[in-house]
Amino acid sequence: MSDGLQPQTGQSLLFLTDEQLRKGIEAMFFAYRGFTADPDRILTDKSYGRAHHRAIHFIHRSPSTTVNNLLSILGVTKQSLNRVLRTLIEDGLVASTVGQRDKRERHLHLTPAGAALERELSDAQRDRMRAAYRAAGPAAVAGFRQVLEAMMDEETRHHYEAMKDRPE
Amino acid sequence: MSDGLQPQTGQSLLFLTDEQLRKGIEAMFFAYRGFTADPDRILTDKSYGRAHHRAIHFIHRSPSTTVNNLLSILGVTKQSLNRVLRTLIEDGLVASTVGQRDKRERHLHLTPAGAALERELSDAQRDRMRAAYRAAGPAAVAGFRQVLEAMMDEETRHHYEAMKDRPE
DNA sequence: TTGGAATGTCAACAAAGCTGACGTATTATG
DNA sequence: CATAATACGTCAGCTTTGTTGACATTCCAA
Repeated sequence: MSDGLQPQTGQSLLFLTDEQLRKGIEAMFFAYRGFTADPDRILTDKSYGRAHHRAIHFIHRSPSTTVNNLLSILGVTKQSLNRVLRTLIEDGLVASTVGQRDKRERHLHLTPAGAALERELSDAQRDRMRAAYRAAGPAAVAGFRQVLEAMMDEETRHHYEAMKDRPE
Repeated sequence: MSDGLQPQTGQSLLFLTDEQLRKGIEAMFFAYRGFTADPDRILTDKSYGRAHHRAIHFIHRSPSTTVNNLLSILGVTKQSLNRVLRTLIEDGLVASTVGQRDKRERHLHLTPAGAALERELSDAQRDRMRAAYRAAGPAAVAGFRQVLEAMMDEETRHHYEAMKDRPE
């Protein structure tokens, strides 16, 4: 790890010590538990899992997305996604329609029931996020996002960026 | 989600919009993938999983910890941890010694081989973290940590704080 | 001495990931 | 038009990591 001159040259680089990095790693681990705790509770009651949440979330975010596209966003195999998707379709939370231009594709949408669950889940997750944001303040939130973005894989970041500025 | 007056009244509260919160949620999801990617690769080669990594990490951090203590840090059942611990002990990465004051307890340590794997894993994870920290800068890192800490459950935060200021 | 705490183990199960193989439309390409 | 490639679904089987529940052992403490 050669350390050339930094833009912050002259500033303290103590935030790059192994000790500081370890704290960040542990913070990430512990915080992620909190991050998923509230949706997890809701899902358990309905005998769904985190995988269902992820599918619902991204179908909501990218309505009419194809199976293949969802696959690459989630980073799982089609067999794995298919199992989740099948139950969501059977339970009437997701609708799958044959593509018009390309009839091989299936376009995915949330049904009203699916949208209702999506709202319940994201409300719960946002509540905790909002409390954390409010406690930390806007400057901290900007830093939070910056570090997270820098932590992503290249390919992942493209997915993130693509979704970033699409309005709700 | 009604938002009453905030302590920061007068300041911009745009960072608390649902849109901003959603971006934070997605950033968290995508970043966590990157966060675990490098150790995961190393572990797959050795046919271990993320659970083994977590056990090794916290045994390293809290040498001589008991099984019960590790249980509450990791937030899993003893049966689940036991399976992981058993393979690590069989493979000679972790040593379990009967407690002196309380002989019911088992105290856990890393063997030299376990410490070597721990180093390999945390080096990989720190490399990515360091790159992210460096790209974002010290102010962003401070904010990052603040938001993560505010996101934790109460009980989880205690574990985090307890480990926070113990030197390497 | 008796009750409870800490640990370990057996069995059974579920969620969610994986690989590999195969079938079936549909589209693209030679 | 024939063939190749793509998108999707599904079957089978396996792995990791979590869960409950039941039960035994050991040992501390009241």
